[in-house]
Amino acid sequence: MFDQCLYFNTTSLARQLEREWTLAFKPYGLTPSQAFMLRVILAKAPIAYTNLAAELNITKATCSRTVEGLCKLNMVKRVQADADARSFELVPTTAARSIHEQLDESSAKVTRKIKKIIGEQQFNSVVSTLRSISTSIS
Amino acid sequence: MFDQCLYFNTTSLARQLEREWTLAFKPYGLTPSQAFMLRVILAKAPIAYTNLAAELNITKATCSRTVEGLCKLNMVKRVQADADARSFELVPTTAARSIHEQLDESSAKVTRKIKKIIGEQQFNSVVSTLRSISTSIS
DNA sequence: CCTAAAAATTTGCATAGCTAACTAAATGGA
DNA sequence: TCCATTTAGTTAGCTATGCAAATTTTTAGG
Repeated sequence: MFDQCLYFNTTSLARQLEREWTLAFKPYGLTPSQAFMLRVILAKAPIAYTNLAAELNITKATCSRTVEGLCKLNMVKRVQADADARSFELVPTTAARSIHEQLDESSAKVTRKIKKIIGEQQFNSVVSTLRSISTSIS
Repeated sequence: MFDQCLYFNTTSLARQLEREWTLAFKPYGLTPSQAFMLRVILAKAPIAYTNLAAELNITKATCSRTVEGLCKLNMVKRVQADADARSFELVPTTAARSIHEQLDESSAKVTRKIKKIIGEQQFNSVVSTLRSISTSIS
């Protein structure tokens, strides 16, 4: 019924992709949200909540809770920032660093699979359009 | 960091679109999930849970809860199906029927706005690609 | 110095989604 | 007919996310 609806098709595909990436990160005991956040922290540590939230395009509240989860899993440590006592910096633990490449590779694997199915060109085109819609309406 | 990632860009756009459609349906006291479900019921009543879930691409569990919400809002009534004692048919109330066109129009309005921003051609192309990815990987 | 405004996080409350386990009814053989 | 299987829907428990309000710590002005 909603074949032409951007909202419907985007949210619906998002749910399916959630399933794919859930499987990809399951071996590491991480959900997609946790894994993507950890990948940012691994790449950009030390990073503050505000920047992390911006990078992931989520609210600070959601960011706060996901960080909490990663801390409990011993993947991330909160360090008081020097400059500003209101702020924390997030750094990966050794455990996190040891799976850095595997996390990136697990995600890349799913990407390759989907690229293979729909074709590299269509893949790139749709991703870039999604990004452009996102930017346009924000 | 995830500019080329299908998962990231799809889920991220999904959250933004959620905000747009939330505003669109707010005047009717409905969330996007409720409004889309109600639109299906309005168009296809009487309809059973299983078909409704399939149409919306959600699980039966989610479907069950959303229906519950619509019943509480007096938008939908559950009717015991004649043929099968396990099954219910969902029908819209008079209140729901009275806003049928407005719901469709509210959604169409957001669609027109986004089409105007990104161009009709790109809009149609991305929607059809989303659908094709969805079908391919399911 | 002290007070008010601003910034960073957290917490409370709510929705939506999923999986898995469960109840009840229908169906299909033997 | 009776039992095993399938089907319809519900319920419980978990994650993700958002908004709004509360908290803590700075920073700015008098």
